[in-house]
Amino acid sequence: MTSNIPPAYNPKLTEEKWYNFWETEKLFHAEANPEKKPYCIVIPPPNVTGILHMGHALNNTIQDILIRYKRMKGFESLWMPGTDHAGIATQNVVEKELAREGKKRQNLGREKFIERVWQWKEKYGSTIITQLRKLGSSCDWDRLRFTMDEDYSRSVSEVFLRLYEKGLIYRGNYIVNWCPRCQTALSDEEAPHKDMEGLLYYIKYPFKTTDRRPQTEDYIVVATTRPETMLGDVAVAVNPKDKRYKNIHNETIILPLVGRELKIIKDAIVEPEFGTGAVKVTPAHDPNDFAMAKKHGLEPVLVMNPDGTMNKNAGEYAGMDRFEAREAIIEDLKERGLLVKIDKHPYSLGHCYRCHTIVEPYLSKQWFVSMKPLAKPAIEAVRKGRIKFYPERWTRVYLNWMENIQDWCISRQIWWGHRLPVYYCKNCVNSSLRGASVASDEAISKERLLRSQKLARNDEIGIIISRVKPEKCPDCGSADIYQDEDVLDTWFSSWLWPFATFGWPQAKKDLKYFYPTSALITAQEIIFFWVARMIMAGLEFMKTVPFRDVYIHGTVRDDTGKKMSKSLGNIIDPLDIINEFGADALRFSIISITAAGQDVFLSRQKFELGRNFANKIWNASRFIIMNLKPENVKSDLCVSYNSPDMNLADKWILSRFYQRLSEVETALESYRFNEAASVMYEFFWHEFCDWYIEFSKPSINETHTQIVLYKVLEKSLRVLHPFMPFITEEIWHSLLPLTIACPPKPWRRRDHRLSTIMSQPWPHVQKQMINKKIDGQMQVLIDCIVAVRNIRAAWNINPSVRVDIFIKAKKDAVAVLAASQVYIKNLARVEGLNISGDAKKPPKSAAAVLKDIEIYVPLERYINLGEERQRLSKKIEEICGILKGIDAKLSSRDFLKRAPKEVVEAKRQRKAELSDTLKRLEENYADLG
RNA sequence: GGGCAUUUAGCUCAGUUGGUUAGAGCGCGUGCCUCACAUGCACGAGGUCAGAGGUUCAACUCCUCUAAUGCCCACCA
Repeated sequence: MTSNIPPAYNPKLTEEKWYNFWETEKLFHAEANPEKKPYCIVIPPPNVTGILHMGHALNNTIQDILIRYKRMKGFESLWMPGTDHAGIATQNVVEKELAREGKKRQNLGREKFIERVWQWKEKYGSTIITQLRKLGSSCDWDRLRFTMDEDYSRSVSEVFLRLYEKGLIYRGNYIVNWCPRCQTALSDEEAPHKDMEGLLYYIKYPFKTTDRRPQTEDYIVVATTRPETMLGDVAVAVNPKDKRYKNIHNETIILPLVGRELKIIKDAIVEPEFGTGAVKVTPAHDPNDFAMAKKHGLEPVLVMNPDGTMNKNAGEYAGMDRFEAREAIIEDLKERGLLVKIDKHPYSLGHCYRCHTIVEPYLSKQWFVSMKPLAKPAIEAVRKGRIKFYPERWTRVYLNWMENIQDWCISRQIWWGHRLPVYYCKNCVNSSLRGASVASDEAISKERLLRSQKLARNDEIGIIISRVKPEKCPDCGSADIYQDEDVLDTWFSSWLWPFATFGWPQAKKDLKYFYPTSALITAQEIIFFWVARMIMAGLEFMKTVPFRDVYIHGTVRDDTGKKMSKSLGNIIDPLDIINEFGADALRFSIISITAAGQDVFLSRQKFELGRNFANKIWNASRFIIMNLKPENVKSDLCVSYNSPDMNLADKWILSRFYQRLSEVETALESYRFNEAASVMYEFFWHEFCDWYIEFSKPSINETHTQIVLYKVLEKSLRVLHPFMPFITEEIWHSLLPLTIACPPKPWRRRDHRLSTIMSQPWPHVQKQMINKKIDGQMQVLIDCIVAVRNIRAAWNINPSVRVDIFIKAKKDAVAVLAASQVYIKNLARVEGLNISGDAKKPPKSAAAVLKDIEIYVPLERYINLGEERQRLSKKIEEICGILKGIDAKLSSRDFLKRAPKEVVEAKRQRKAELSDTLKRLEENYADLG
């Protein structure tokens, strides 16, 4: 079976096969197991609308590496998978689908629409889950969760209830970020600001009467970036300290175009430096103005509809889109001579994170969570180090946001999502609303809510918070009860992910075992949305942190540094890459080029790195498998290690392997994945393949060589498995029949340890085999071979030509080289090899001078003495340069006095060595005449 | 307005606690289809570590400032 291994690795023949095998054998499944320690990662649940992009590829590769590593390390390793219902995003997708049929969701009605979304979810919602499998993700699919699962939804209502009872949830009229396209409120995080090139309009607001004022003007000029909102102005504000306006008291202004009379108010919030120092006050469309109006007892005037068109308060502009109205208003103001000027004004505007529409600050009645009380313990937890961020710098970002946290608007005016567990008694609501001013009433209710838990319940008459729909109103007994129309922010369910996925609030055994989870792997964009809120929720409802470590990886960009996005057309599709290069190549490449926490710049070409490495592994394995004889490789490595047959190369590669293994572990434990990957790359390719396998060839049939080839390959595969699960599994199965006298029936379920690499233990570092002396001796041999190759290359000697060489070496080196003659002959293509303590340089030969060694290669037919002189003089120069540097140090009295003794001693020794080398080089040089 | 990150070979980037000659991949040059691998092998060229100060016996590494680029945050009418 071994001889027909193809000479190039073909991922297509292995990936699906092994993934299916792992999955059907339930090798990803984890369960509470008191005999093992838990290791758990909850996946950042991708949106059901999601399709795999490179960000996911990076994120999930990292998680899979950790999960597989810990699993092999003997942990009960659970990767909890799932998807997020992604309220607005999913609703948008389905609405688009409806639009293609010429329908709107309103035509269907809420119930039918929701049904339609569920259908869509059933059909397309697991696309990304399928794609994650192609990556090799070893998620426990039996536990797949969805944020709208029944029990998950129960957790969400439970949380709402508990927070409400604690007085941390309130309803009120406030300025929120309103997306006129999605027609819903958004949280601050959902409306990221973008810098824009805007305009600042200066508009004259005439005074009603002009007689009693000292100024000559009969108007006041205000500056605004959103002229259309002036229709909702209720006052003009100036700073009380502003001298320009100190004589203005209680004057009345006529709002242009509208004719409404406005007061001038004085408020310190107004920045005298900005614009004219006079600001129009539009409480229904600006948070500052809203606050100011409340302070001065002014009623807001809303001038827009939820869809961003002007409403009936806008008079003749009613029905126009907000930006259309802006143009019209400017035209009209111009006509009336009320437009003073228009300045360019860069500013930043919130944009809907789902549809990128400019959000409108908009007064509306929404539900909020008071965040300060939740933030407090979450700040503590990070400050005290109970949660650690990697890289550490994100700690500050997190703390800064937490310390300035704002209340969270959680109600959304969409249909797809968790309905608020809020019910209203029509009877009570109607009676309580009579005659009340909405704005002030709500403002008071917040205060009261916060003051006392008991008051909170009765605060708003007619509101019932309940897990299930109440039959009757507890106050008036009426059965005329309806549920709040709104749904909750998607993140109001995702923030429960680390425990709601385990069935909280039931105290299930898995929850106890796996919570707190071990690590969270995510991207920087999501720290506020998700990470911070999970920490708050975990502390609030579980009383402990939801995870110990947070690893923040970089953002995936194209090779010019732009974010990958569909609209930019610079997407590299992971599935394309998997198709062309293989999943292992994708995984290894992306992990190799991602320095801890730095952004990743990708291009198609970069995936060749992983593909080539996979191919290298494949071919090295192919070579070994082709040559292995099962009877040779049964013995224990530790026993064989002490056999006299074990030679320098054998011991060296083992020393290197265990050294590298410990480096990989250190790197993985500190989330330095690229380092772990490159350590293995360097080891496997350059130490194992380039040197050891080449060394092994002359003695390929000897037992010691076979054992070492096999053991190092087999262990390397295990270490590489978390990074490249497919190819390592495939090779593992080719290796199996050679090593087990009686191979098990292929992949017997009970005996995973034998049948699959992913259930193998991670290799232990055998410290006793890490041997610096062996490493040093091997270095002499390697240097020697390189030196000969060097000479051959310099004189252009065809590889088919074997040369004779003479080595003059000091005693220790003679012993090492003499024992390794076969290697020198093989790897440097040497015919006659003479090693001695006093070899004489033959005439017309090239020379190499190393520490303790000189090498002479007689080259009558090739050599040109003049060029050889040049070659040597270059080396002489190089060494002189270094010596000069060392001399400068050693002649510095301060250095000798202050530097540690070891450092001084090392310099001295180095100087002695180099001087010796230099002397011998010069002799050789002189010899050339 | 605050904050963060980046600046090292032609390109893309590593470089943990300051201490021999600063590394890799790609690209480039030369020679090789050497019986595992041309997705390969061997050898090589290429860097005053953004700039200026400072700390230190010693700075790519620590501190200050400057410049360029990118990102995040903020109630900039």
